[in-house]
Amino acid sequence: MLKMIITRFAPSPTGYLHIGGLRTALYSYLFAKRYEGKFLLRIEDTDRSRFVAGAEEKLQQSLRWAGIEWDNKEIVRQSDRLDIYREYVEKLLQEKKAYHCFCSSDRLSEMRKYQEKNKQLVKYDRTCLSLSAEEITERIEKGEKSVVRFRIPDDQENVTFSDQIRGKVSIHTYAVDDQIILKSDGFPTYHLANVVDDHISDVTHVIRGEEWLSSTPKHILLYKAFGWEVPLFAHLPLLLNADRSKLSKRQGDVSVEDYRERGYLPEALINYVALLGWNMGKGNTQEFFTLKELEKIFDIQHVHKAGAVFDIKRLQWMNAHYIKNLDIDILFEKTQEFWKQFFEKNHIDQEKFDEDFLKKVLSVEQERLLELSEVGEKNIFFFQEIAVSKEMLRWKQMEDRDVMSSLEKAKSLFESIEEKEWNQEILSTELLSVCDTEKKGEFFWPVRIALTGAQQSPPPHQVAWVIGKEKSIQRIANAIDCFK
RNA sequence: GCCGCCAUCGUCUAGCCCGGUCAGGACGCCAGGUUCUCAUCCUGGUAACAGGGGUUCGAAUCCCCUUGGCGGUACCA
Repeated sequence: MLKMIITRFAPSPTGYLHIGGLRTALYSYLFAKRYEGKFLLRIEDTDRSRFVAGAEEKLQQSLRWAGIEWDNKEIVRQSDRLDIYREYVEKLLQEKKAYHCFCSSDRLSEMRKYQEKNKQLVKYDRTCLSLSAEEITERIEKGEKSVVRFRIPDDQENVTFSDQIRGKVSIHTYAVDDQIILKSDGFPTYHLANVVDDHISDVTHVIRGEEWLSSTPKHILLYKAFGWEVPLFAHLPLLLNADRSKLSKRQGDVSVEDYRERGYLPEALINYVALLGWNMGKGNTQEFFTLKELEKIFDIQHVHKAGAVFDIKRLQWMNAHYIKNLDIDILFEKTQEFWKQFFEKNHIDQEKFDEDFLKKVLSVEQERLLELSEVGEKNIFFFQEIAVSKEMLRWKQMEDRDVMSSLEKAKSLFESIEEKEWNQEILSTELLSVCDTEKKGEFFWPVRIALTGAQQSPPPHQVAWVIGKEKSIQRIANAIDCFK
């Protein structure tokens, strides 16, 4: 019987969930789901200087918003488990697989400077490895600060492992530094904590960003030093800015929260991010996937090796697609916070507009929205008065009297339609029936401008339908006044 | 500097492992159609195997070198 697959996502609570972090979490989650395994969430808070209060909650919210649920009820926080790490460090110390180091950061940086200048490998020179047991005890008792370093074994030439994405990766042990595993403040470093925790939680597949590839030998050597089974590794390619540098805040929004606030649907973000570096392969050209679908078909074999540029245009296209296919009631629900923002920004009393009206606006705007935050398009449905001028109302080289005639025609048409027949279909056919088919522009343009005051807007029958008979007539009348 | 990873249209990518189709799809862009405008939608077009050597009848695909990009090189993760 095969072992159950267990993956994990282990972010640091130093800010918001980065879009790259979302992808790492997503792939780990999907991989576990695909093979009916477990996906765990762990908080790596061993760096007290970078700790941000409230960041963990934001992380959890963003993950949940995206639909990524973890299977562990209790979330492991490394800061709660200092005793455990110390115990394991002690074990390594006793077996002489780790050693105390008293070197100051000044001496260390001098050493590095010298090594680099001489084109040498930059790594700890093991000065403290030769310290006698008595001296170490004495210095510690004197209260001297020290760290614990992992001693890279000298009896192996290479550390070779098979990365699930990259294949065989091999690194010489002489290039691997004696990594600090316990800091002088008593906290473990990532290297130690991550190995210990993954072992304790029986993690079978470590899926993480490519930035960890070079330190993987340290981790493997640690597993071996403890006599533990080494998990399988999969290093994901990085997400990049348009200039192919590592995706950063400098060049646009990078947090999941940013995209949520801008009105991106979680299903669109997930769909887009899933395809950034993964595809079904075998000539399959499917573009749209739900989370549930991905849970059934995701595989690690088809994860790309090269970094992927985060292209907002493609995300927008995908978001628009999902918006277009939303049921109007659900769309309305999802746009609540954006309506609120819209009304506040434009100093409009939201109470004046009921749910039915807002839904009408949405049904017209739905296929035009790229982001939900664009809701309330150009304000055309909410202004009490709209400003128009002769110039705006004129279509190409039209004469004033022709503009007037178009407007008059529309006005009397609107007046002739009964309230109960005021719907899109009737408005559309009636409007079409009163205009000269050869000169549609000369009729529709002035009418649309009169109704919207905007060069670009939804068609007049839709606008008229939304704002209603009374207001439509009033707006047309206002436009006619321009010519008096 | 040193160590490592990577390399197909502008972007996301299929094809590579098991050499042999005009190198396929999508976004973007351009053009045409639908439309009063814009957007949507439909149709078409544009555009790539980083370079150089091999191996082979034949190389995007296998091998080597070069170049370029990226990551690591912390008492950060």
